[in-house]
Amino acid sequence: MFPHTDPLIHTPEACTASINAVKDALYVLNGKWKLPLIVALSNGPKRFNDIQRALGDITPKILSKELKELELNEFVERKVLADIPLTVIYELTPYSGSLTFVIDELQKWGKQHRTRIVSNRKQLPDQPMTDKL
Amino acid sequence: MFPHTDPLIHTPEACTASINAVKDALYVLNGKWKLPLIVALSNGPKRFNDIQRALGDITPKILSKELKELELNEFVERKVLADIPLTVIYELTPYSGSLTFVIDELQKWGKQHRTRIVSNRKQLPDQPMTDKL
DNA sequence: ATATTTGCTATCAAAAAGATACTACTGTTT
DNA sequence: AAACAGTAGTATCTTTTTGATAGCAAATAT
Repeated sequence: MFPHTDPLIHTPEACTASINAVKDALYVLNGKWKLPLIVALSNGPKRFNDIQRALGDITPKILSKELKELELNEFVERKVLADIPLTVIYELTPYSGSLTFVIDELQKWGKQHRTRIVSNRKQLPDQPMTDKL
Repeated sequence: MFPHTDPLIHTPEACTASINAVKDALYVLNGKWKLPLIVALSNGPKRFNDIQRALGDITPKILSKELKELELNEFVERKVLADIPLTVIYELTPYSGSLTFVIDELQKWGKQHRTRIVSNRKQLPDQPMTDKL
């Protein structure tokens, strides 16, 4: 119809498409832990207990569940090393690299947001804001 | 090579800092709804029921709760218009604009992810993947 | 007069997350 | 030998969050 329609126009359909794309992303990245977990693995594979320590306050039950979900969605691979004592490592897959920009932006945003909150003193966060206020 | 490894130094402290920045971001953006909700308001203020329709499957109780949280965090402003019949509109604040890149990346990622899933046929999503499979 | 729209709230049920304890195995220390 | 530490988780129970359903009070539409 209108070959030159401005791409900046927000049709209701385009809006719905955007909402759905964001929902699709959140569907696999849902929860408090998946993205921090991927960050935790981003400089090399780690073992179960090391991941738990890196994340600071995740319980083994939740960590186990989250790792399984990340495996199903092909962000993480579980590898059992036949070393004695047996060790299991969790390693990022190449596909997890597709999240680089998402994670970068989220990290940048989190950093500036903390700065803003702290300078405004409207709330008093200590370490990560995930800690009690 | 691991997808997120880069030539920069990854000290354990830097890694923890990254994890915490991401956690800080997720602390305020948690849940299924906050980012889709911001997207829904991104081309202009909307009324309660319009937002509910735009999001497709959120219940009024949850929508109400999410809007209050977004208000507290200064992403959204609630405005009561003294029109008869009384209307309430929800409008994005300037600060919500700081999320543009985060949302853009998430949206791009969601789009490519859906394409990947559909072409792999490992799962069979219909509309948003938030719908039953 | 009845139905619909508006902006919600109340109640209850289901699902997710979290706290705590525990298993089973290897190795090390006492 | 007995106790303790580290490995990778699982089992059970409680709390929190989410969701489904119904309803309210005011106004407009049919």
